[in-house]
Amino acid sequence: MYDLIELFFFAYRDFVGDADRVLARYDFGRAHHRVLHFVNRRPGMTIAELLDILQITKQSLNRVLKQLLAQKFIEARMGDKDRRQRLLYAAPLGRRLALELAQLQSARFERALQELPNGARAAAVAFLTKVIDPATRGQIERSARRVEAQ
Amino acid sequence: MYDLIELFFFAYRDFVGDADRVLARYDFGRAHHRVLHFVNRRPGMTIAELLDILQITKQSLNRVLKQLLAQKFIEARMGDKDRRQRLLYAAPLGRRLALELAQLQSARFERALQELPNGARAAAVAFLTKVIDPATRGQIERSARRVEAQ
DNA sequence: AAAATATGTCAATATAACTGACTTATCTTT
DNA sequence: AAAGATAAGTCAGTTATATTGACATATTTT
Repeated sequence: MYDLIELFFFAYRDFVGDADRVLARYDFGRAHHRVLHFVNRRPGMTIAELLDILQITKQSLNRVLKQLLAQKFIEARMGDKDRRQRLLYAAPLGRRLALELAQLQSARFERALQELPNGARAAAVAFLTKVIDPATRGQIERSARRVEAQ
Repeated sequence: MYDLIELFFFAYRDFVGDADRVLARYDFGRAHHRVLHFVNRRPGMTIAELLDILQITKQSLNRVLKQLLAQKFIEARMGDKDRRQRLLYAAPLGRRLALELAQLQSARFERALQELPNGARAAAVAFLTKVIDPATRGQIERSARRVEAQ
């Protein structure tokens, strides 16, 4: 499996490299990207849900979230059911940046899939899904379901 | 492509997580793993080749390489053609650790592929290869060729 | 009223990287 | 043989991203 191990390393490095160059313009790093991505994709996420999915500490999250809030890429609203919660939403500025980054990374996948046979996309999804720990898969599904339920 | 973007993120995180837990036993990090992996796979690598493939600075490499040399996971021999070069080889300790880490990561891929149809491995290799930048692919091929030529 | 929960914050630390400047040894070219 | 190029090593300072541990505040649940 040495080929898969190395290909995975190089593919991931190039994949995140696309975004890194754009993020540098705003003095943001990968941590900002991850937070922005999930808040944009799962509007109304709480801090706890974000910590759960990113698997980082509260302090690490706070550092980048503070900047994203101050610079109006993300906005927080008080929870309606539980007023201790802060529900996070991508602000217009954040939605624009998240879209730009997602388009860059999508373009990479599109270029790759164009040169591959028809089932390639489904095969890639199936492979990556199986590579993920069942526990992690459960987490992703829970967070995706919460968004669909809105 | 949002599904592929997220799957790629989670799959890579779980993939490197396997190794992280083992590396922690030796007080090594991912940087040590990457250096050890390539030195083990491409015996006789020079510092310059390692820098080229890892795309890090000389200073960053030196920090981890020093430790791997001092703790006898890697050994360096003077270049025969060019005595300025240091040809790097995995020492017995390093070969053992590299194997353990590769087996862990291979097991993850094997588990994934077991549950997938027959062409899944080839499809994963094809997909990951196409995701990589052509320039990066060229680099990998060059370094692989050098090893085969030995 | 007490306990639990959601969030925020302070301080100190670790790691993996970076830039820039400089040295030494060796090889190549003139 | 001298000059220049190359391979590698090192010093110093900086940055990004994370960590642990301790504690504070507001709110909800029991």
